[in-house]
Formats: sequence, structure tokens, C-alpha cells
Amino acid sequence: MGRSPCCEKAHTNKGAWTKEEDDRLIAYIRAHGEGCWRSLPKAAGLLRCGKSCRLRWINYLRPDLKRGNFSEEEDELIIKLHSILGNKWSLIAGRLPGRTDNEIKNYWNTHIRRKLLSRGIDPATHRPMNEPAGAIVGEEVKTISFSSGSTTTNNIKDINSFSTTVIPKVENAPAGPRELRCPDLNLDLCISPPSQPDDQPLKTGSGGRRRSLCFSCSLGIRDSRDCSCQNNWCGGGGGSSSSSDDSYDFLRLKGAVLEYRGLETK
DNA sequence: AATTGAAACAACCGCCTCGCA
DNA sequence: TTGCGAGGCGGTTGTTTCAAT
Repeated sequence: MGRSPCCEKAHTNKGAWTKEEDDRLIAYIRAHGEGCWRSLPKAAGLLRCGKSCRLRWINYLRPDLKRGNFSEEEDELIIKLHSILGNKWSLIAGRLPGRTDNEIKNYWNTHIRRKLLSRGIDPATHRPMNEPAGAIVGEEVKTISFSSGSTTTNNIKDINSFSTTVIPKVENAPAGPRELRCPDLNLDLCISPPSQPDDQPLKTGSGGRRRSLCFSCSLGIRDSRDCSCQNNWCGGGGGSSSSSDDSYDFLRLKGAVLEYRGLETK
């Protein structure tokens, strides 16, 4: 038994969207907002699956999309974020205003992968291709190295001030002594959404099922200048940092590294 | 000018997560 | 507690465009 289809496929269009369909979708969402995607097609007079409508809107019709070529800064930011997050395209997209996860995913597969390969870097691991696998064996280890603090407030420059190496788990690899490639910091960590205060459950706003977290909040970093989701508990919103330290602390990683160092000493 | 292969982009598919009854 | 439905995500495929021959 397979899954039931997400919509009645017998009477739905597939393939490229026409101008008329785009116009209908835009007009409907302008009038009613992003409501229930499942019922939207019928309400908007579209012979499309709700998922298809959502994808079309999010990836191509949303008014805040940037479109156009990626800048060199965006390239490097994507590479850095991918080295931290892996194929979490939606999280990566959250750090690139006006870009969508699908766009970034395609861009990665068509441009950046080749770019890294031409540099002799494995796009999956962000490590030199000719390095022997299994410098660290048997488990996934993330190492993060921070350079001296940047004093700019530019997010993209700031994230360039640190680098990471993600070494994938090697299946069936024999356990052995660790050989850390970066002596600065060894993090046996995984990235996961922060625990929420009990009085602030993750409730969606009108229309959505889940309240989406910005990148900072997803990493569990409070009061970040990078917060764009306006969570009450986060207190961010782009610029409310009252730190007396002039150097901009990107995503509060300076603080985070202290906490992680505490975890690491084992 | 025609053909062909590669690159780029758009869209779909299936699975997972989460909220709700 | 459990099952269902909807939204979201990542992987994959299909189509179009472009450059080389």
C-alpha cells in the first residue's frame, strides 16, 4: 500500500506554470494570504496540487525574491554554511535574504560543487580530495577554528572569520585514536534547534503550522543581532545587541565557543 | 545551419515532522 | 497515546538553453 496522494492528481496540471496560473496564484495570495495550501488551488481556480502552488509561490513568485546571479560573497557564504550545516538548504537559505532553498540547492549542484572540485576540495566533506579518509574514524566530528575577531558588522565577512571541517562518519571503520586536524577546537556536537522555554511553545502564527525560526534561533543563540524571526524569547530582530564589545560577534559564536570548550574537555 | 552534449533551471516525488482530534 | 492530515524539506528528474563542433 502506498501513500495516499497529497491531492487528487487526476485533474491537476503538471509541468511548467503558465503566466495565467502565476497571475491567479499571485492575485489569490495577495487577497487572502498564504492560507491552507491544500484548499488554495480550488479556491484560486487553479488545477494544481497544493504543494505545487506552495513551491511556485515560495521559489518564484514571492515578491521579496532577489533572483539573478550569485555574488562572490554569496558563494563563499554558501560554502561556509554548507560546511557547517551540510545539505540543510532551508537553513542556508535563511542566511541569504531573497534566496530560496531550491535556488541554492541548484546553484550548489551546478556551480559550487564544480568550483570546489576545481580547487581540489571534496564538496561533501570540505576537505582536500587527496587527503586519506578517516583522519578521525568511527564517528562524526566537527572541528571549528576561529581566527582573530573581526570588527566588521557585515555578516558575510564575519562568517568568513571562522572555518569548519565536517568529517563524515566512516561506516565500519575500526575504532582508533583521534587525530584532530584542527587543534583549536574539537567539537563532538550536533546542531539542533534550541530547547524552548516552557512558556513559549512553538506555535505557528496565522496560517502556518510551525513558527519558523531564523538561523540564529535554530542554532540556539539568543539575542542575536542576526535574529530575523522576532521570537520573543530571542529578543533579536537585527540590531538590538547591547554588547559593549565593538567586535561583532557573529551569531554569538564567541560565546558559543566558550560553552563548547567546556563540553569538549573530556 | 544542424547536431549534440553539457549546463542550468524548474518542478515533482516521497519522506519526515508536527499539530490536532 | 495514537493516527491522520498538512506543511516542509531534500533528492531527483525533466525540460530548456547554450556552446562547441
